Order: sequence, then structure tokens, then C-alpha cells
Amino acid sequence: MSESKKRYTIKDIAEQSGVSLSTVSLVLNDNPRISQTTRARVLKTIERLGYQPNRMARALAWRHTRTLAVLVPQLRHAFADVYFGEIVSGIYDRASRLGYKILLEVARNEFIESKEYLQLYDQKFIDGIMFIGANSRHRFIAELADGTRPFLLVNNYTKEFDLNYVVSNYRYGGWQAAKHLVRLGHRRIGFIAGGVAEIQTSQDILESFKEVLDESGIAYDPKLIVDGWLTEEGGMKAAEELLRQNPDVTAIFALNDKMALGAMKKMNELGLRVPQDVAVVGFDDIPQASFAIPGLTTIHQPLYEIGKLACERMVELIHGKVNRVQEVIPIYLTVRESCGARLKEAPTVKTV
Amino acid sequence: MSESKKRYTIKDIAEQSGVSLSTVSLVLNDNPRISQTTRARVLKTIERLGYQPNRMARALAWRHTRTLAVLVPQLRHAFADVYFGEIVSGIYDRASRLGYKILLEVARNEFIESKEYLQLYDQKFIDGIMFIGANSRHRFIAELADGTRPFLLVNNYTKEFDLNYVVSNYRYGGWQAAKHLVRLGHRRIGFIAGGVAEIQTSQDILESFKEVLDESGIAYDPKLIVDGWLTEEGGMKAAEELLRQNPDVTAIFALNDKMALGAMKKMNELGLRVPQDVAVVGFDDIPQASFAIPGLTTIHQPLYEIGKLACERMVELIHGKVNRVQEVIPIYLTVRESCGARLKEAPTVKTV
DNA sequence: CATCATTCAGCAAACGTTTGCAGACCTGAG
DNA sequence: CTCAGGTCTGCAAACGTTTGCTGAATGATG
Repeated sequence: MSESKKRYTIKDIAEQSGVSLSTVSLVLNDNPRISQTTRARVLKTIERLGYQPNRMARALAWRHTRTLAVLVPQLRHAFADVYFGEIVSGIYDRASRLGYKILLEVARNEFIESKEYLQLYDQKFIDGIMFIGANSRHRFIAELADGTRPFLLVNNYTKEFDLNYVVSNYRYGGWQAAKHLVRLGHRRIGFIAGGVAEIQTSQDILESFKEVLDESGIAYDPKLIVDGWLTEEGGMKAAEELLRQNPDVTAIFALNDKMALGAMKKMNELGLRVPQDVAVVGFDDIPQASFAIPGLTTIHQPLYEIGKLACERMVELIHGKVNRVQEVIPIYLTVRESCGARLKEAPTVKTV
Repeated sequence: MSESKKRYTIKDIAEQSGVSLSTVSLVLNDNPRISQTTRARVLKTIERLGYQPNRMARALAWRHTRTLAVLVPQLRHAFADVYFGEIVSGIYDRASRLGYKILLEVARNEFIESKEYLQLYDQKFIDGIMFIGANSRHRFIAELADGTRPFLLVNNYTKEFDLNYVVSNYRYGGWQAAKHLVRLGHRRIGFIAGGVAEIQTSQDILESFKEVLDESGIAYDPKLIVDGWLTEEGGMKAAEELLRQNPDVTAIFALNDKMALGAMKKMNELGLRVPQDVAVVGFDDIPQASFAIPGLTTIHQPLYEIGKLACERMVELIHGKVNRVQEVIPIYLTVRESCGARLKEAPTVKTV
């Protein structure tokens, strides 16, 4: 193995440029109390030796690290989920622009029980945590509500604790989706749910769905609601059950695109055509929605942008520029083919 | 804001348990030279005060951090790509089992030009880098070939430099896919390429495709090869062009599933049926492949497992247990509906 | 020419650990 | 009673920075 080049320290730079340790440190930190000429000289040797300050030593002295943890729930291969992926991409891009690093974390049981979420802060390993996909079983977040440790919920919120969040307007999104189907004349609409008991935003969609039924004088029928566990497989099963129990269903509203796509797959197997026999509308607008056959009509969530915004706010929180963030983002329907929409009759929906 | 509880240091523990700093440190590190009774006493106060060692200070003294960087190429929303996502999930799971943290990094131009990939090591911020999706334009990896800094290519390799890697047997995969189509009787097979000029594994697939043509006495026709840029959109465009120029094509082999799915979408728009009019085979077996309509026949890559294995090896590399890793993983065809395969006639392929 | 700001640089004490070395204490053999 | 050998523990010097304080030089002012 080749002998690795000596790593320089601030001391080497000081010696080589004939100044003291602290002077070097001060130019490193752009401190104005160093004269231009000395600064220039120091900078020159830094350049010449290719010196890099040791980040751990700085973190130790600074008592912060300029790194953020992104926390996701424990799901099968969570990072392979495009929903999370889009958000993480947004977070990453903004973070790196702001000079922050991103650390991955999964809310495993062990992570929670051993209070690793606190250790992360207390070991001075990270400056803040951004949690995507929290649900009400994650009781531990209550401990983070006191604002002592920078913490933020991404595209999610909770009524239980006073936490920071950036979230889409799920209620309005759900309302638009349901309204779209009703406007197209559907009265027997199946609803594929997921996480309604523990995820506030899922609940919001379901409630707005009921609200639309109510507004439209359609009786609410619990038989038309079945759980699809937020996965493609779940969506397939849910669609099957729904259709078997209720042959009169003419439309399906799934709480997320993955289930909607699963439902479409199942209907294809059953020989049902979308949208001719059953219309389908999803939620999220993940990239696959537009490549599905037929293209899936869905609520578009600007996931990437939400990630960016959330990251921006997180950093503000860390710097104390703001001490509460609770932002709601508007979202809109994107019409494709899966509802066979006669567009003229649904004039208020925005098509993208 | 609530006054945050005082953070304890090793000094507090020492005082409270009536021993010296070093003793505490030694029990923290399971050093056998401390007696059981002292150890127990110290552990007790640690427990009582809920003390957490400061990770930065340890890293500083240890000169390593137990964190790994996962590097991906600069693509649009790279972390939303399931191919990367599956691998990252595998890496994460194994890393956290081994006590390592995962840091995200994107190979942006700036990242490369400012030599951040070296800084990461030299700033003692990470112990190793795992690069997913490298290509030959990433010249900088040459600098990491000397083995001085732990570095590993994930599901990729290069003939140019002597680097560590864990990679699928792309050649064999490509061979199986092509053979499958030929066995089903196809002679005019369109090939949707992507990154062939700069990605070794893409090249491998193309070569194995040609090899099969050769073995089967089918003339190689350059007109049947078109680039799809590895994306769904690209796959759509490629399919359109392919079919327009060569109406006699009866099958399409796409270098990855995203392009295959895009091609299927386009054929649906053009009124062509899959597999009746055109058979399709992809590569990767991303989750969507099985939920597509029709289900996509493809080469299954155990992406998650590759991630796990790569991570395992990376850590071995760091600990010096091994100093070169070049592993090749076998992969197999998964038959679904997109080829309308008369399975009986393709006896040697393994169906999963 | 003394005085006083002002500007710049260095000293040394943090930050919270790890670890080589030295030494205190105990036990048992001679 | 002495001493060798073993078992534990503590001292203090790293690890590579940051930063409050002190002070030297410089130039301006009366």
C-alpha cells in the first residue's frame, strides 16, 4: 500500500507561513481582525499544501456539525420508495447548497427504545432531525416538542403535539380528487385507505372524501372502504375485495398512487378495463403515475420542493432565525386517462 | 424555550463515581484492565446520569468516525430512483447493524472539481466511500485506486483502474434475456441502449446481446439499436423511433426496466399490444416491473442484497481484513407476461 | 513629545475523548 | 521481613480546532 501523504494540520500552516496557530484559524473563519496581507499569505500556504481543516476537531470546538439526519419509518426497503426518495432528493439538494451534510436514519424499534434519536443530538453528531412519514405510533416525538432540539416533520403533521412541520394541504387534495369523480357522475366510489388510524394526513384524505359525498348527497357506505396498507400488493388485494363485495362500484379512489397502481393491475387481471369499467384516481403523483397504462389521474404533490423547503426551514430553526414552522402547501389534481374524464365538465380542476 | 438539561461529560462520570477520567474511558471501551467492581460502579453512574460519549471527541481521538459515504451520480432526483434506492436500503441496513452511519453524497461537478471526495476522507469525516452508478466520465476515481482510502464500486466496475467492486454478472444476465427472445422465435429484436459509451455494465449487456445474435445466426443490424438514456421518457422516444424505422420488429430488449416500461407506454399509445404485437424484456427487476400491465419479463438483480454485501465488504476493507474485493454475483431471468413466453420452449431459464 | 486609539497577532485555555507509561497496592514465596 | 510479580488505576500528553484576553506596534492628536 502506498505510503499515504502526510496530512497537514493547522500547525503546519502556521509554521510555514510564519504566523501563530490562532491566526490561521482566524483566517479560516474569515475573521476581519486579520489584515489582508497576512490573510493572503496564509491562504497561499493553505492552497500550496492543499490543507483541509479537520471537521471533527472543528465540530468539537464549535459544538455543532452542520449535518442533518433524515429519519424515515421502518418499512421494507424504505429508501427504495419514490415517495421518500423524492423528498430526500429535495432535502439533499438544498442541504448541500447550505453546506450541510445528510445522514440517513430509520426509526427502527431499537432506534427508538435506546433513545438513539436523543443520542444523535447529545453525542453532538447532528444538528437537527427531519422526520418523513411519522405516524401516531411514534410516541417518542413528543419528547422533541419542547423545541430544545431542532426537529421537523416533513409532509406530515400531528394535532397531538406542537411540532414543526411542512405539509401539503391533504384535505384540499382529497377534496379535489373526490369531487372529480363525483362530477364525472360516479356515485358508488370505492375508497382504498391506508394508515388511516395512525397517520393524520391519511385521515384528512378520508375525511375530505366523506365531506364530498355529503356535499353531493351521496350516502356514505362503510362497505366501500377497504385498507390497502399503502402498498401495491395491498392495493391489489383491496381492489379485489372491493369489487367482489360491491360489483356496482364504478370508481376507485386510492389514498396513494402505489395502491392505485396495484388496483389497476388487479382489475387488468380480472378483465376489467380502466377507465371504461372502473375509473381510478390516486394521490401523490409519483413518476410512475404518468407511465402507467392508462396514465393515472392523481393529486400532484411537489415532493421534491417540499423537501427543499423543509430543509431550508430546518436550517433556519437551527440558526434560531425562527422558532416555529408550520407551513401548508397547496396541491392540485393532475388529470390523465384513468378516469376517462370528460374534461369540459370538470372546469375547476387544474390540469398540469 | 426550556432550559436544556446539562450534558454530562466523562469528567462528571469520573467525579461521581470517584475514579479518574481514564478509568471511565477504559470502561467505555471495554478495556479488560479495569476490574469488574470498578467497571460496575462506573457503569452504574453512566446509567444513572444517562451519559452519552461525545462522538466528535471520540472521532477526533480515534481518527475515524464509523460513517460511510454513499455516492451517487448527478441525475434528476437521484434518490428517487428505485434502482439506487434498493441498493441504498441494503447498504443502510447492513451498516446500521455494523454500527456505521450513512452519509449521502452526489457526484456533482463541484463535488469533483473541488476534490470534495478527498476532503471527506482527509477531513476525517468518513471512513470510506461506496459509489453507486459510476461511469467513465468520473475520472476522479482513478485517484482512489491506490488503496490508500477505502473505496468501493457498487454494482459496477471498470477495466481501466484496479478498484474494489461488487457487481452483478451483467454479461450473463444480458445473455439470458436475449436468448429468451431468440428462443421464442424473434429474429428482429430492437435494443434500447443507455450509457453504453460510458458505463461498463451497459456495454456488457449490449455485447452479450450481440453474442446471442451471433450464436443464433441472426445478422446484427445497427439500425435496431437506439439510445433511451436510461429513463422512461427516453424509453418512449426510443421505442417510437425504433418502431417507425423498423416496422418488422417483433421484440424489444431494453437495458433497464425504466426504459422497458417507457417503451410499453409508448406502444400502448401507438395501439400496439404487448406481448401479442411486440414482446418486451427489461433488466433490473425493479418493483414496478411486476405491477406493470402486462407484467414485465426481466433480469432480476438482487439489488438490496448487493447493497448489503457491498457494505459488508467495505467495512472489511476499512478494518484491513481484506485489501481487494472484486466480487461477481449471478443473476437470472424472471419470466412474466411481457414476452408471451411459451415457457415450455425455454427450458433452461430459471423462473422465479 | 507624550498620550491615546486603533489595528493586528499571539498565548493559552477550552472542546471531550483515548492511551502509553508509570506507579500504587496486594499477594505469596523465600 | 524483603522482594518479585501481578493486578489495577491515574497522570498527562495527545487529537486539531476555536476564541477570549492580552499586548505590541502603528499612526493620529493635542
